[in-house]
Amino acid sequence: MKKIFLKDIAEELALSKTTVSLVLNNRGDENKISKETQKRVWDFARKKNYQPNQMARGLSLGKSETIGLIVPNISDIFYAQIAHHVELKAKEFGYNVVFSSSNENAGTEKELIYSMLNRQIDGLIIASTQKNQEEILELIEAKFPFVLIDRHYPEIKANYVIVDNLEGVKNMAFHLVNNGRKQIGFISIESQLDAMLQRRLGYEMALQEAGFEVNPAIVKELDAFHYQVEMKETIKEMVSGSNRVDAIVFTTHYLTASGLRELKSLNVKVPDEVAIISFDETGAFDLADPPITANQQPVEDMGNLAVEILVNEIEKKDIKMDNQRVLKTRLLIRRSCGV
Amino acid sequence: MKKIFLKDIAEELALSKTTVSLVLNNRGDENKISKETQKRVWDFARKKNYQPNQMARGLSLGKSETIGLIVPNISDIFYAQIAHHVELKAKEFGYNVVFSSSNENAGTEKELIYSMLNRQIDGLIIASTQKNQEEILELIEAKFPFVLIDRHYPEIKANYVIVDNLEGVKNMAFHLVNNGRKQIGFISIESQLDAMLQRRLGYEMALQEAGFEVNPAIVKELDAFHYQVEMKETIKEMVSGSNRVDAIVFTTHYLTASGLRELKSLNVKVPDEVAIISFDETGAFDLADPPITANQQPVEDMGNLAVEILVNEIEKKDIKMDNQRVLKTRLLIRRSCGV
DNA sequence: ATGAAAGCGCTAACAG
DNA sequence: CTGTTAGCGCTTTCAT
Repeated sequence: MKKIFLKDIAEELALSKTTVSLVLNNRGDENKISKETQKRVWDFARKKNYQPNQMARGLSLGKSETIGLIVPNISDIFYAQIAHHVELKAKEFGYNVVFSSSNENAGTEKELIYSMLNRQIDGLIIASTQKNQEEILELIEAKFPFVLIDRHYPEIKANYVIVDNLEGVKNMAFHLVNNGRKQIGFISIESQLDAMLQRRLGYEMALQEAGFEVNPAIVKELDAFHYQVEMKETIKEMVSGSNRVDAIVFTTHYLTASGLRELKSLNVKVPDEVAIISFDETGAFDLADPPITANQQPVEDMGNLAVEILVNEIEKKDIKMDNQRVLKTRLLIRRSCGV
Repeated sequence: MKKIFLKDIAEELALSKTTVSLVLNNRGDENKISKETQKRVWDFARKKNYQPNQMARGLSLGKSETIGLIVPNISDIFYAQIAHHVELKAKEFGYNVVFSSSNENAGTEKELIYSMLNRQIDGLIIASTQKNQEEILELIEAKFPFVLIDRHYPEIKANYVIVDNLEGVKNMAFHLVNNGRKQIGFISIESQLDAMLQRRLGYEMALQEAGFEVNPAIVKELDAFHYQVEMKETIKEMVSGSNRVDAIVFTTHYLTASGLRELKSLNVKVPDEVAIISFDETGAFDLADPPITANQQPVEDMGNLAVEILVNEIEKKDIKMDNQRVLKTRLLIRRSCGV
């Protein structure tokens, strides 16, 4: 692994760096460099296992063939899958990907955006905290290619790939209604994310369309960091007293898991006493007791689409920010809402 | 987001690039640059939101304050968690992380290693396919800082952070024995990974120590890509016929999930008829029916330690490849092995 | 206390 | 067909 440079191979072959560079970038023919020379260059480069220094290359070219991915938390299986598919698709197009987690922190996300730009990435995919309007607007103004994924800024006209949260939750709620549930609770996370607003809206619309009233006493939004403790109380309230519930809509997989844990610890029978339904799922929801009916997000499509849109934006330089895709979710009916 | 460069700020302030550079790298005092000048530089830089071009910086410095992480598959919750903790710890030390998935493919991994080196990363953390001996040896020879995680090369003296697979599986098997199981099956993945060899060894040793014979008919290693179909047959065999089993050790979380699915579809009672136990776990194993007893890996410690070792190696340049840590796993006893 | 100039490794006009 | 030369933006040695 003796490091070898362009210069070395030029000297060794008694050629100029230009010639070598041209050949190695597959511009030999177009620059009429003799087949002979090309072959010598390639052979030598391969023999010595020449690897161009990407920083030098990037600096010179002003680009890096790399796209950046910013997610709230890579250890959340949802984002991990997004990352996986983004990576695979990006590789198809010849791009590397650099990822980072914002940990749902706006400041971190902002830093990350800048830090990625300074690394000369060619484009950005962001599952945003939705609290960096200003930076997003700057990206647009600078005509920097990016696409929002999973979360978008409703007020901003930008590329995005999201999911139909409203319809998704409506379907979930209807499913409960159709199974004869009357007192449908709602447990979400306290958040200004549009996705979460939509989910709540979907719940409310579905109830109204079904002719039910929305009872604020059984609509809860838990603190993102203390949801586990709050869940304990919330579930306790919901399964006893005057506002007793016969079904609960959970808006994230971890809320569902946490909620089910509490229900079990209170010995509440699911689905007999309380049906539960989850937006999004995690690994073993089909093995849970009972198997959990969940609204599945099309992670693979989301990742693929985001990359396609981004690469398109990067490569044909006329950037028009209007590739806005809203994908459908899919209800996986298992047994947690009754049979 | 008007891009601003070092030169710009030097010109604007009527200083040289040197001075500005020095100040911005906190070397002002040491180079006796007047407080006054330092303040002007900082103020201006901040006002204009100056961000150094990391490629230029990296090229010049020969390093990038970035560490690379190569995992088999980022969408596996285990590696996603490792990535998460690596990222957090790296940030503490002021390093960024660039990750990529090898998809368990040796060729891809090899490319990734080179590609990362060309990006001037300062160090590498690898959960290796364990099929790139040569490259690993090259890294050592080149004195390039790296640490293996989760999987190591037993023949190579290098830094690593792994888990005591042998003891882990022994404990699992003993747990089964202690619960009165007599016919303990073993389902693993066909693999040359030392981790997998150790897990098998642990199983065999435990049985022997417990005075049982190892019955090859109930020791199965499934193909990594077709394990789901093979699982179907395997489980069917194991719960019927003359080699009927009363317990199964699974060596990965996805095997456990898959196995449990099959057991359920055959209406086998777990744990009454067959106990199951899992090496490693995934999200909702505690919610499964029955809750699955699993041997948990210390992902957080693994990630943290790997970064600590790596950064230490990077920063004090005398590289000695012998930071070898073997962490203990922890058995989470739930109900899939009986009460 | 500050500046000039060279150099990191690569690409790309422009010349021949 | 190939070479010369001038950058890309930053760091750093050596002067002053």
